Amino acid sequence: MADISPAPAPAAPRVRFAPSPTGFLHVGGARTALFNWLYARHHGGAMLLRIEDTDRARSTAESTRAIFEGLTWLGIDWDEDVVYQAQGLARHQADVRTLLERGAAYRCFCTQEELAVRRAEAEQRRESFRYDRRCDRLPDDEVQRRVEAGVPHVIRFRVPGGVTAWDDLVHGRIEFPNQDIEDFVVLRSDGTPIYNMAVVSDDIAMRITLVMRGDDHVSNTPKQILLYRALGHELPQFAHVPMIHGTDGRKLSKRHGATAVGDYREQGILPAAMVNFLALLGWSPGGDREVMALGEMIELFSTDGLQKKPAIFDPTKLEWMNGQHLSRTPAAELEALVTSELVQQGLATAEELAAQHDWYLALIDLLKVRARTTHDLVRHAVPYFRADFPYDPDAVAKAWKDADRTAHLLAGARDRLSALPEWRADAMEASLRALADQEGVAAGKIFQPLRVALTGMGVSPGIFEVLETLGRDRALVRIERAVRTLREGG
RNA sequence: GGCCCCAUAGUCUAUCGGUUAGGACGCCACUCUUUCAAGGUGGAGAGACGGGUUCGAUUCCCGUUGGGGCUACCA
Repeated sequence: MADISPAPAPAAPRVRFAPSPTGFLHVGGARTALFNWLYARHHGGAMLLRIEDTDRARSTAESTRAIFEGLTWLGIDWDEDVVYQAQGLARHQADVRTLLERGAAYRCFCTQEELAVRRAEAEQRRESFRYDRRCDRLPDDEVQRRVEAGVPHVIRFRVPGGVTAWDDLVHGRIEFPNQDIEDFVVLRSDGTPIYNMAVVSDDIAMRITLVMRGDDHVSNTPKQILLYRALGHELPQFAHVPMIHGTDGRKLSKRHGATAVGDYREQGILPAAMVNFLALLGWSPGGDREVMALGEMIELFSTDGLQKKPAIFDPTKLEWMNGQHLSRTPAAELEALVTSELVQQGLATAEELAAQHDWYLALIDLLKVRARTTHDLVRHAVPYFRADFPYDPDAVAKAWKDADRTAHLLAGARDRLSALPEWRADAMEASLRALADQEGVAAGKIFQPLRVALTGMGVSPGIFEVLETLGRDRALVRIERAVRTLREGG
């Protein structure tokens, strides 16, 4: 058995992300892409993107677009033209021909039906099925005769004896006895290559130096290594990163709810938070680093920090992470996103927002601290844009419990506030606290009903910030309206 | 079934033979306080099990158990 020592890490590594365009960009795929990207950016190498569209039946252009969109949203870019695997067909076939010429592969005429029967029989005998190489024992002239007669056949790789092993960057040495690997098909009877063949052919052509992909590919790796060697090519390094599982510990799938990165975008998650969270599933920079910007992650990324065991996707922690990023992001950077949501909900037009730009940015800064998602933020922004904001029944029930008393207090607040020469927080606070003293109630007994009068909600930023942000006129109208409502209702 | 991988709290993780096993999410208190969030303080909560190796194992080795992945003319 030849020693398979890992190739030394090249000065300018080339990595790739190679999704098949059969759905949306999955969080697992996104994370694999992210790790590759971080690696490339950290080492000053190249990040390539290859669309594995050889399964024509399942591949769609829409899905390819979704992958581009998802990656772009996350801030993951790539360095060269996108490679479409299906376009490499001629090269894939040429590589298979090389295999055949070198005697590393042979033609197999067994039909899928025959194979299915033999597989079933083996199953019944409780034996594991492996192709028995019967076609490899066909005399040359018989093979020739069938080929000339146009008998459909596949090309199988002849797996040599020995052991195939590699030093995985995350797992260390992994070995597979070759006897456990069957003579796998490399070319279908229709002349198209099978996955492992296409991957190796492409990775060679793309001069990939590190193959970093999900753990579900470790059992493909010995086959691919065998192919590299039969083709006479140097091996890349391999790194198999753990899978992402759902809360039930199983491979993440549809029934776990949101699994596409686009789903999280729609839930008001920031790309920076998504990327941060994803990076921390299966990777740790060491120490206690958690909330990080992209640049920090690039700087800190190393395959040494890659985890071996699968991680469970915890949406609650994602939301926390998002809240952290939301709080730390300047309003100006949140603006575009928030604006699009406000416009979409009909709360404001872009022109209106632009006309009161400073006020708008201050509002975002005011609300972002309390929000976990941009949806939270927009929800809390409603009363600043609409006079007919809804009243939260729970908040009303709690804060306006005693209608007469509340009306009295709010009327007092109205009188004092309207008498103020300047609409400033410190003056308003002094004035309302004096009112509380005068009425012999805790200040909160005034603030909370006021909050509901101004926003309809039991939760808001500090009441004086709300008053300032709303402005004198709107605030006084709302207080007056509350007083009237309470008196009429009572 | 066969092959491969994995194993620190409910979850994400630190530890690279010697630690009161650290941090984060979540949870529970307390604090700040006009509400909520954020912040601060504190708390409950972990090395699956059994053997070795060693003066000493979470850490190294073996086994068991458990979990996961792969097992197509899918990718």
